[in-house]
Amino acid sequence: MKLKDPDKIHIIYTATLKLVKNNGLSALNMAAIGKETKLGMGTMYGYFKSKEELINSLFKRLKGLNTNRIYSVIKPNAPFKLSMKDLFDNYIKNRVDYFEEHFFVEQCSNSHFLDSESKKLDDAAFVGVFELLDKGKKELLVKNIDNTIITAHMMGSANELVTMCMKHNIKINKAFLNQAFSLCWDSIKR
Amino acid sequence: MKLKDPDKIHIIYTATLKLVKNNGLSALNMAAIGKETKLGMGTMYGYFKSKEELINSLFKRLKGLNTNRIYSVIKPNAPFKLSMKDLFDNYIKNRVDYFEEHFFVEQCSNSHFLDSESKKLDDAAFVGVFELLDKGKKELLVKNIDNTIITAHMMGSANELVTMCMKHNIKINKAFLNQAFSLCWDSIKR
Amino acid sequence: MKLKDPDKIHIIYTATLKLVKNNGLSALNMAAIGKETKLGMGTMYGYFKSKEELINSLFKRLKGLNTNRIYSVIKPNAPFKLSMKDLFDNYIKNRVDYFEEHFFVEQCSNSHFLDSESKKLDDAAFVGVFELLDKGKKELLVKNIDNTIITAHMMGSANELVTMCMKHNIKINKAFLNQAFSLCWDSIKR
Amino acid sequence: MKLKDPDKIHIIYTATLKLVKNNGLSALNMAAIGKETKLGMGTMYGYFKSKEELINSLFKRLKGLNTNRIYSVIKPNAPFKLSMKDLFDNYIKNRVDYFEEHFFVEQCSNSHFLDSESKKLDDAAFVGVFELLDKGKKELLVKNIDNTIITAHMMGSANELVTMCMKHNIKINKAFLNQAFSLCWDSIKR
DNA sequence: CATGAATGAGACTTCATTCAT
DNA sequence: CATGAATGAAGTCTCATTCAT
Repeated sequence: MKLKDPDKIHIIYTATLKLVKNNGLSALNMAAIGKETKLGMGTMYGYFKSKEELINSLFKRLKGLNTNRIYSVIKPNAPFKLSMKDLFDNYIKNRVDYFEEHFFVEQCSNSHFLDSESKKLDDAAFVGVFELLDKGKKELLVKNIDNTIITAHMMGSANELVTMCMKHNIKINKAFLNQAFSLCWDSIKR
Repeated sequence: MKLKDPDKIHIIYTATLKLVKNNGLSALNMAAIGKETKLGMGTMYGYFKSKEELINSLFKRLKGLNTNRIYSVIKPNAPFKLSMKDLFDNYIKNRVDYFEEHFFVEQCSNSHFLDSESKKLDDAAFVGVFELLDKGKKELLVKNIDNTIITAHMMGSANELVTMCMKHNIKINKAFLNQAFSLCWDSIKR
Repeated sequence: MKLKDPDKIHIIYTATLKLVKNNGLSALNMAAIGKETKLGMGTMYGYFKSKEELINSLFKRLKGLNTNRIYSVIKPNAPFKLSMKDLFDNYIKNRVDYFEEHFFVEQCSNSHFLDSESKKLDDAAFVGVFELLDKGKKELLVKNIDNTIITAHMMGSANELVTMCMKHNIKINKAFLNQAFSLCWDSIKR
Repeated sequence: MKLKDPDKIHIIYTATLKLVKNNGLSALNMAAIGKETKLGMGTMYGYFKSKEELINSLFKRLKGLNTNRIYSVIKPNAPFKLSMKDLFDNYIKNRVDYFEEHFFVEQCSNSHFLDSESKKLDDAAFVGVFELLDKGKKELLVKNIDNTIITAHMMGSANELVTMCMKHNIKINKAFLNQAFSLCWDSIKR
């Protein structure tokens, strides 16, 4: 009895990320995934009942993975600013190290492929930052501004900085991270 | 390309923006534009030799319009911080007032539709900010950080804030603009 | 301006009937219809939004046509038995002359293609027979048996007779029709 | 074809009948049979070398079973009309009791699945009726009409009556059987 | 042997583009 | 020149059959 190979899902995911990175989501097609994975068309449909499901499934997985990775650096009892710095650095590092994944997620966000469940997924990622910011506020370290606004400000900044680095082929080193964080810190510190 | 009726081009552009706003770029198709504009397929192909050309043409036009609109508020001899605030407010106002256009541009940015010419267009938009920032640095008002970084930081922040407002249906008023700007100003001021 | 050619619907219908006659409904495919009609795949989808719709549309059309053809021979004031004979002969003639159509209808009846609307269509065809039978009963010519039963009996007989003739390649002539009708008449007459 | 476990064949047949009853022959597929029988695909292909063979095999079996069942009621020396009535009642009872089987057979009759051998099978079923009719003719009880025609008339009537009962959810009782037979008897009696 | 995952040919359907009217 | 019907390549998906376990 041949068991459904759980690896195949991963293989399909990997091929999908690669193809989207190279050609964009709109050029993604099942035949290409089949060729890249060396799987028959039908095999893929054994794991995902449609192209749409494959995309949404991968999207959700990446969102989850990413949230976990980002918060993995937070040490419960570390001082606030240090936590913030770790989180910020890690967030940026993530955007760079998992460029393919973020590219895929971004492409999906602008597509008609996402189902309503996928669309809701963003919110979960914010919970951790909000908690941290609340702590900072309690310690009188952070301005008394709505968490949503602060978060949007910092994440927008971080995202755009990474995009810029990618575009201009700038290597992200410690100095850059420090500079980037200092901008954010100065804006939110009390 | 016979540019006999510039009106028709405008009609096509408008329909395209509307359709992309409603269904996303990936769902845009020529038949839909034909229906929306009440033009025959052939007519549209008289003005744009392909779907790709239509998209790139509109993209470039919007990029140009947007750059002009953004910088239109700068008064040559105004004090730096005031110029910065005007620019920031105007930038955000623009994102909101011309939401359809920005939505289209964003969708295009991550698509395989853009030709190399279109992809280069971003840079032009930065020149004005860079000049202003140089002035601020000369006046010792702005941190001595690379313009690209500062700009990415501020624009990223502004974009994300608008996205957030759109998502949570937050009305953008003076108080909000002041708060958003204060975040940015604190981060770049010396 | 090229107008949508109403002939094409007919051409598609004809090709469909021919193909189903030759290979059965389950072997019917859009490519074959395209080849037979010499139309592009897309053209057919301009007239029918799916294979299913094409089948249901043709099915309904044939049901309607057939009902009309069958009752076309009834002369309002003709004596009952004569009307009955005309109807019976005509019904059988129809099954033979429009064999292709009846074959298609039968194949559809046994398929998962029919929508609920199509499935309801049979009843309409019975109304005319029922009215005639009521007249026969009033004139004390027909047994006092439920119309549905009488009709099923006669139609079942007629259908099977035609099937038999088709199978054994029997030519249907006046003698045959008389014999077939006499069987039916003897069974219902009072 | 290793006929190691005749039970499995029966299981496959039963599942096939159920599936065809529920979804029609055109929707029948091997995976569904596998699921219903809880047998692996390969196992089924051990018993039937193709879907076509499975269908034909079941078809032939049912035809045989049915013929046997129908004639099982005939008592060699019973009077003609009684034999006829028994046969008729039994025929109808069969159509109802083994509805699934008859439904399957009917769906097959108009499909491209049947091989030439299967198609010939009808004739065998007629032999018994023909013999009985010959006896009736000899006894001057039956009109001197071709057996094929009489048989088609009666069977067509019976089949359609059952179909009608199924459709309108009419329960078949003695009264109904008597009425139905009287129609047929009146038509063939001399 | 039994299994059911894997296969891929072939079916349905879409849509950018062309071209007869 | 405008029109929109027609086109067919290319995409999504199904399912009878095979074959590694």
